[in-house]
Amino acid sequence: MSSTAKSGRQPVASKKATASKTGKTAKPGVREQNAQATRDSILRAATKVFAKHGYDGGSVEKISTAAKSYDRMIYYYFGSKEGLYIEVLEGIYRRMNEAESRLALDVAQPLEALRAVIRFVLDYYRKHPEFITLLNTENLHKGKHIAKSLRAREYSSPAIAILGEIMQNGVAQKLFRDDLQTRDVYLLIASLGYFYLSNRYTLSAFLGDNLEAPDALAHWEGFVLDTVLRTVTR
Amino acid sequence: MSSTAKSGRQPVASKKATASKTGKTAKPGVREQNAQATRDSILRAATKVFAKHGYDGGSVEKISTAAKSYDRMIYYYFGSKEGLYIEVLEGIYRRMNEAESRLALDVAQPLEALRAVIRFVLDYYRKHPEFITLLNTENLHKGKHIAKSLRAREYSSPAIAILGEIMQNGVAQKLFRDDLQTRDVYLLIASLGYFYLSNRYTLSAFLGDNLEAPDALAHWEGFVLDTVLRTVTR
Amino acid sequence: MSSTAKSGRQPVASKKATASKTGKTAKPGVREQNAQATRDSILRAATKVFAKHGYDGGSVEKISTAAKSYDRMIYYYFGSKEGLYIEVLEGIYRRMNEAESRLALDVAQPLEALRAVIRFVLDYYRKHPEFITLLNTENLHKGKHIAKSLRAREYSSPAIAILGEIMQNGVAQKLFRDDLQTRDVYLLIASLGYFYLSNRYTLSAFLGDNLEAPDALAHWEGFVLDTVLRTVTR
Amino acid sequence: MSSTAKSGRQPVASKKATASKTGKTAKPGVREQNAQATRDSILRAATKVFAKHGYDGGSVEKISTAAKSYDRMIYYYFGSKEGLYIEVLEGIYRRMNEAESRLALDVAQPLEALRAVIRFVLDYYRKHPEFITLLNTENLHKGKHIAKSLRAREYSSPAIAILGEIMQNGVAQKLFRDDLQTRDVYLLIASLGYFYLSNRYTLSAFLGDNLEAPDALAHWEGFVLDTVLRTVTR
DNA sequence: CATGAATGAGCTTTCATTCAT
DNA sequence: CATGAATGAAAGCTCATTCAT
Repeated sequence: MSSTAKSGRQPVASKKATASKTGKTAKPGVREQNAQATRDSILRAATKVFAKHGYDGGSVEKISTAAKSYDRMIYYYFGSKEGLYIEVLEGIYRRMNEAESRLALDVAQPLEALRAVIRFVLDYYRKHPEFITLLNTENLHKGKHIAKSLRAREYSSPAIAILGEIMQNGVAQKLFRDDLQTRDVYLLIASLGYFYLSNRYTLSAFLGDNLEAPDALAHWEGFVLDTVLRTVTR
Repeated sequence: MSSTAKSGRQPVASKKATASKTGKTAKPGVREQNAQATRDSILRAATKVFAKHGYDGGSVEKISTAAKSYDRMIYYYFGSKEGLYIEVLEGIYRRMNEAESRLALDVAQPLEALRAVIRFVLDYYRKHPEFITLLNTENLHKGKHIAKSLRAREYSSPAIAILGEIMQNGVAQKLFRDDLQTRDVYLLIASLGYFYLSNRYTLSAFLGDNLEAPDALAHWEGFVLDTVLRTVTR
Repeated sequence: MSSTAKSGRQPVASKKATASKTGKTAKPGVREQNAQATRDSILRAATKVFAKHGYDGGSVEKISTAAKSYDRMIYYYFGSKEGLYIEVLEGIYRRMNEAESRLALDVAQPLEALRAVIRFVLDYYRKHPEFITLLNTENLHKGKHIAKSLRAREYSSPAIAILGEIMQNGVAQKLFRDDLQTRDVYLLIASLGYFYLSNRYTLSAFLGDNLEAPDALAHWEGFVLDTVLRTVTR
Repeated sequence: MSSTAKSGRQPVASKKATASKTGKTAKPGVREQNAQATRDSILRAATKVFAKHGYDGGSVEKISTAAKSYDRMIYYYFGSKEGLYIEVLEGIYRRMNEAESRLALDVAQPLEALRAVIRFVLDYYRKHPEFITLLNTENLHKGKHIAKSLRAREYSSPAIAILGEIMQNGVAQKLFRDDLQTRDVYLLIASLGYFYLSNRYTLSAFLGDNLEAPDALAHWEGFVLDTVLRTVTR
C-alpha cells in the first residue's frame, strides 16, 4: 500500500524505510494468547456485523477486523461462516431467554405481571436492535440456520410458559377471558413490540419521522398496554 | 478518413486469442429487441431475487439469468444494482397501493369496512410474501434506498386516509372510541398481519410448525379481527 | 433508472407517469439529420476525450456522449474505435501543419524568422495541450496507429523545410553556424517547448508549482529563445 | 458452539454446481508463501505492464499473470490498482535518485562534472524507457497519483542540488555564466534527453527511422553536450 | 441515416476458504 | 495457537461492438 491511499488491511512491508524505533517490532497484536477471549470477541463482532449487514452482507473480513483478529480464527473456532452465524443466533436467543428469566414476576397478580411482561418485551426489543435484524435475516433464509441448531429449541418454551401461568391466574381470578390461547397473546405482544421497531425506517417514509422519539415510544407503549389488556381482560 | 480502418464491418477479430473469463455463452440467438418487455422482465426477476436473497444476496447475475437477459441490460435500464433495487421497492409499494384502492369500501358502514380492511391487509401480506421480505431487507439497510426514491413517498398517505375515514364514521356513529389515532390502528393491523408471517420461520422453531396451515391462518385472522375490533369499538 | 440515482444514459421509460406536455415526445435529439455535422462533432469529442484519458481510458461511450450522439455513429463513420483514433491523430497533425503554414515568415531575415518559429512552437503547444497528450499516447503505443495512416506522413516535411530555409539564409548571411543539421535545431526547439509542458505535473511535484504561471511561462520562453539562438548563431 | 457446523474441515461443497465464471485454473500448486518475493514480483511486473500499456491499459490481470501470482494478491499487498500504481511511481523515482547519487562527481571540476551529468541523464533515460512512459502516463493524469504519495516528494531535491553545486563552482571559476538558474539548466538537459526518446515513434514518422540507431544516439548526445555547454559557459 | 436495444467478453474488486509456518 | 500468505471463484460494473428497426 501506498503511504496515503486508504486500504483495508495493512500487510507487511510498506514503511520499511522509516527507521523503526522498536528493534524487535513486537507490534502485531500482542499475540492475544487467550482462546476464550478471542472466541468471544469474534462472536461479539459477528453479532454486530451480521445484525448490521445481514448474512450475505456480513463478510468474514468485516468480522475478523471488528474483532481485531484474523479470518483464520473464525474457521479455527467456528468452522465456517455459517457455523459462526448459527452461534450468533443461539446467542441472541439465549440472552433473550436469560433476561426473561431474570424477570421477577408475581403471577398471582396477573394484571401487574402481564403489564410487566409487555414492558419487558418492548424494552428488550428497543435495547437489542440486533435481535430484530438477526431474526429478520434468519427469516429471510426461511429459518434454515436455526433449524440446524439443537440448542436454539431449548430457549423457546420458557417465554410462553411464564405467560401461560399469568393467563391461568388471570382466568382463575376472573380477570381474564378464558377463551384465549396463550400463544395468541404471546404473538399479540410480540407483534406490537416487534413490528413497530423492525419496520421503523420504511414506516418513517410513510408516516413521518418520529417513531423513535422518546415520546413516540412512550405513546406506543401506552397503546400496546391498553390494547393487550383490552384484549385479554373480560 | 483513415485509409486502413474505415470499413466498419470488420468481424471483431482482435482479442479472440485471449482466454475468455466469462462463461454464459450461447443463447437462442434471436435478438429480442423489445425494450419494455426486457425492462419488465428484469424488474420482475429482480423483485423475486431480491425478495428471496436480500440485497446483498441477490446478485446481478441471478437476476439477469432469471430474466433471460444479460447483466449488461440491468445497467442499461437501471444504471446500477441499487437503481434496480429502488425500482423494485417502488413497484411493491405501488402495487400494494393499487390493490388497496381497488377495495370497494362503504365507509358509511364502519364495522364492515374495518373488517374488510383487516382482511385485505392479512390477505395481501399472505399473497405477496415478497412485500414482506423486501421491506425487511430495506429496514435492514435503514431505509436508505427508499429514501432516495421520490416516487415511493406518494404511495404512503392513501392507506392511512381510508382508515381515517372509516374511523371518523365509526366515531360519528358512536360505534368506535373517539380517543384513538388512526395511525395507531393502522399500526395495530399491520403489526398483527405482518409479524405473524414475517417471522413464521423462527416462530416455527419456537411454537411448532403449523403457522402456515390454512386453519392456523384462519384462526389467526379470527384473532386479529377480534382484537382490532375490541380495541376500536366502545 | 430511479428518479434520483445517477446514471450514464437515460433510456426509455422512467418518468412515464408524469403527464407529458408534448403529446408526440419529439425530444430525442431533434434527429441531427446532418451527416457532416455529426461526423465533425464526434471527431471533436474524440479529440478531447482521447487527449484527456488516453486511448484505453477514452471509451466509446464517453465520446458519443460528449458528441451528443450514439455509439453506433462512431462505427458508422469511423469503423472502429481505432479508426476514429487514427483520424484524431491525423487531425492534430493537419491542424498543426496548417497553423505553421499560416506563419508569414521572412526567411531573408533569419534571426527574426527563427525567433518567430520558436515563439510559434511554444505558443502552439501551450494553446493545444491535446496535441501533447495525444502524441504522448501515441508514443506509448509505439506509434502503431500513426503508422497505419498514409496521410499523417504528408504533414511532416513542411515544418522542417521552413526551418531549413531559415538556416540556409542564416548561414549564407554568416549569422548562423554552418555545422548544424536542421533536424537537430528542430528537435532542440521542440524538446524545449514540449517537455516543459508535457511534464509540468510531475515537474511540479519536483520543483514547485509555478510552471504554468504567466511569468514562469514568459521566463521559460526567454530562456528558450536565448538558448536556441546561442546554439545556432556563430 | 453449534452442534452441526463446527468441524472446520468440511470440503467446501456449497456452490459447486454454479457455472464458474472465471477461468485461470490450475497453477503448479505449490503455495509459494514468500511475502517479500511475491510483493516484489508484483511490483516489478506492474512497472513493466504500466510502462507498456499505461494506467488504464495495464490491467490487474496482466500484472498478476506476469508476476505469476493472483489478482487477489495485488489487493492484499497494495490495496488497489491505484495503490500499486503509486508504488510503481515511487519506485522509478527512487531508483533514478539512487542511481544519480551513485554518480561520483568532482564538483571542483565543473566542466567535467556537467558533462558527466548530461551523459548520465541521457544514459539513464535510454536504459530505463519505463521511466519515460510512466512519467508520461502520470502527466496524462495530471499528476494526481504522484500527488497522493508522500514519499515521492523526497526524491526531488537531490537532482537539482548536485547541479546547483556544479553551477556554483563553474561560476566561481569564471567558467560559467552567472545569470542562469539551476532549474533552467536542469530543464534544458532533461528536455533534450527526454523528448528525443519519449517521442521517438512519432518523430520517426516525421523524420525517418534512425533515431534509435547507435550512431544517431551518439550524434544526439554530442549535440546535447555541445548545446548545454554553449548555453552554460561564458 | 438515425436511433436504441442487445451482446458477450472484459474490467476492478471482494468473497469465503485453505495452506504454511 | 496464532499469524499471515495464498487461492480460485464470484461479485458489480464497463467495454467495444453488432443487430434490428
